[in-house]
Amino acid sequence: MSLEHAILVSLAEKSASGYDLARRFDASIGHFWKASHQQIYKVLGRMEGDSWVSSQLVAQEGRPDKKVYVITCAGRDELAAWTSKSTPVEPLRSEFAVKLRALPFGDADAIVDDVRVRRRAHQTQLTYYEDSAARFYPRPDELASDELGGWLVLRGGILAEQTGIAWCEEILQRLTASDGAER
Amino acid sequence: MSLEHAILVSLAEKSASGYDLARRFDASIGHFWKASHQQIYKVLGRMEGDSWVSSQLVAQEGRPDKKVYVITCAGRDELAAWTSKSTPVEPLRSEFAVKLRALPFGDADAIVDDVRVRRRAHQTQLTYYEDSAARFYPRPDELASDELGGWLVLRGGILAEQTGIAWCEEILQRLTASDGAER
DNA sequence: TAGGCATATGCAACTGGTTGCACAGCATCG
DNA sequence: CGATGCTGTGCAACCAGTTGCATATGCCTA
Repeated sequence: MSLEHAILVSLAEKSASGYDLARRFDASIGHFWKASHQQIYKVLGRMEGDSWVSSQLVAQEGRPDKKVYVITCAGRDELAAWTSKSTPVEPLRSEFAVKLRALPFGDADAIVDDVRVRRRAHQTQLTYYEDSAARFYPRPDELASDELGGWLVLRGGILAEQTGIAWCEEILQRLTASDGAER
Repeated sequence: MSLEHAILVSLAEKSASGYDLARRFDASIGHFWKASHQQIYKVLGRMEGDSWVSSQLVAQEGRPDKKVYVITCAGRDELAAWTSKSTPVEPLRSEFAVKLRALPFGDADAIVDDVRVRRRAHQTQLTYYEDSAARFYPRPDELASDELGGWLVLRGGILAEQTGIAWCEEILQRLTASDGAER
């Protein structure tokens, strides 16, 4: 399992409350590992039990108190140990691929529409990644060592979205060519 | 959820027992949607309750009896209805990406090894897909309509593996360049 | 001042999927 | 004759993650 480790990475970068983490998981880290706030609070509790993190209640002005979590030495050890173990290649799991196989038994027009929606979604995400790359890593050939990971992840996202677009276009070409150059 | 629909697709192509389905999910369909035999039996039971499939006990010679499942009209209706609904783009979830972000806090050498293993795995899978493509779709420009889905899925797999390899190589270039052209 | 919104934390019930185990028929090999 | 291995079906316990709800502070606006 890996949410623990994703949280450890995030806390190693910067201490945070559960709420803060939930927002990070809506953005940067969340692009490749989603987590709801409920899940995060639950796991944080378990991690504190394992002494991977410790928490401290912090009073704030104008808003509710928050519990700030800090990674412990044990947490850093765990994180280092985890990186030194190999990660199995996660098999791809695509509902969309199942749908393509269902072509002869379903509604081809609806599937084509779906592919178009999908292509747009990939395009939007790609643009977002490219903007992020330009903003946060303007000089990718001169990266600091603590920037390298983030950059490489972003590159992976960009490659994946480009591939997604290419696949959609190949599908559209196949599925609309027979109707004679549809809109 | 989609295992139901993956099973419906598989049964629409050809009736089968739970055991047969489990083997299909180790191969063709399984390349993009994994399922264990326990899971399949469980879901088949539920699907029979929903009348999406019906079963018939078939005696065999030299081996145990088997329960052959056949898709029903209701099952075909459900499948068609499912294809006409849009599928949300599934967010990518990559433990490997988390690990890349963990670079400053972990064992860079181990991560590099992991990337190499990963590249090999992608290469192996790519070769497998390309062989499948050459064997089952020798003339991709003249596909029958019931072959199109399988072909497009295979193309998606090929594109995904190529991207995986490209990403690994970019990572290796970054992570080993600083050591001065490592082995 | 009531309602909506952002901040902030959390529980309970459920679902999809994994892991581990059980059991049974029949074949083949040592 | 026993061990191993493939075929074949299934249950029980567990785990990760989702959905829905509860609760509380304090801001801003209608």
